[in-house]
Amino acid sequence: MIGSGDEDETSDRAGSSGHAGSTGRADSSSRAGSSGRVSSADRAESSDPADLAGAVISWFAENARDLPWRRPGFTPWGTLVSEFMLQQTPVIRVVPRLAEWLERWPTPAALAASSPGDAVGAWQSLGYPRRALWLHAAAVTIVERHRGIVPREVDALLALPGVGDYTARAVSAFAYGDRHPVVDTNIRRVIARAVQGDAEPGPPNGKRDLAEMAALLPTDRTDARAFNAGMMELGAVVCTARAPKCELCPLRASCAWRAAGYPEFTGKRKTIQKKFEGSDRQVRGLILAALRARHPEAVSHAVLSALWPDRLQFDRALAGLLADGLASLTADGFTLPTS
DNA sequence: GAAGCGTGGGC
DNA sequence: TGCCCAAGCTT
Repeated sequence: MIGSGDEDETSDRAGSSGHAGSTGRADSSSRAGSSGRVSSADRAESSDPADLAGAVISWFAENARDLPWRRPGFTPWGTLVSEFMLQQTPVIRVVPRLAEWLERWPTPAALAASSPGDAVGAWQSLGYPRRALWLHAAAVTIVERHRGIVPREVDALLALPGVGDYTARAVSAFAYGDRHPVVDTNIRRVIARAVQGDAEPGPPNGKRDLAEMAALLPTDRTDARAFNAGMMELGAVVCTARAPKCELCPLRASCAWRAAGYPEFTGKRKTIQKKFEGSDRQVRGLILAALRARHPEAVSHAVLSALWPDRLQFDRALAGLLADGLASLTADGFTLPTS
């Protein structure tokens, strides 16, 4: 069951820079036999979904990082909060904020009883502060419509603000153990490489991505949960976007990308993000940082406008924050959102 | 479907 | 240094 722990390949090259050299070995000669049980060595090179899942699950059992949401007794609410925070924010930056949040707001009802401004303030520098607003609104909905209990069903979760396809499935699968394919950026990359032989997954396609993960998902609920988590972990620490550590990968013997000699990506790249320096996003961030620093006190327009030289762009950014509900105008000046 | 949305770290 | 990337979601 330890899967592919043993080394049968010595030509791992995918380490530091580029994958140019490695011709790989395309010997599909030793694929798993046609029938019955598969030896550990055969399983390592098999393209059978069950063997891929088994290898990932075994690897995850031994290599999972010790993270808060993997502790016994972690609540569904904790899972929901962590998933919001992890949307586009690295694990290392989430961990300390998550601890603060769950100590301050151990239940949806606790957060719902606070103001959205408190939520945005406690979000600190996690980025994309509208997530704090959505999480607060989700807590209110959970109290009003779900008796303060984080919903278990994907459809109910999807109805919460800020919860999309990934988060809904992650909460149902990880907090409640239900069997759903979960697809995030890590899993899309692992599938692209190990199964499809491509260096990158290309732009997301909800239906197709879900179907691909579903085709690999073990039938057993416990296995399915471990497989979802293990695939994400594999993509996060081994099958990384840059400089993947192929020599440590439990799928190296069967990886289609490796077998093909690590071809470069030729498909459509995802759209590149515009430069942050000088952007509206930067100005919004500066304004919000000032409001956070003073919260719950108000900050005058004069003080805020001194943060950015371009008056037109400043006004646009501030108006945007007000429109988004991330700032409020009071008699004393601007604040984080009140009620 | 593309664009907009924060912030910080790695190479 | 500048660019890419990070457990996405909404419009």
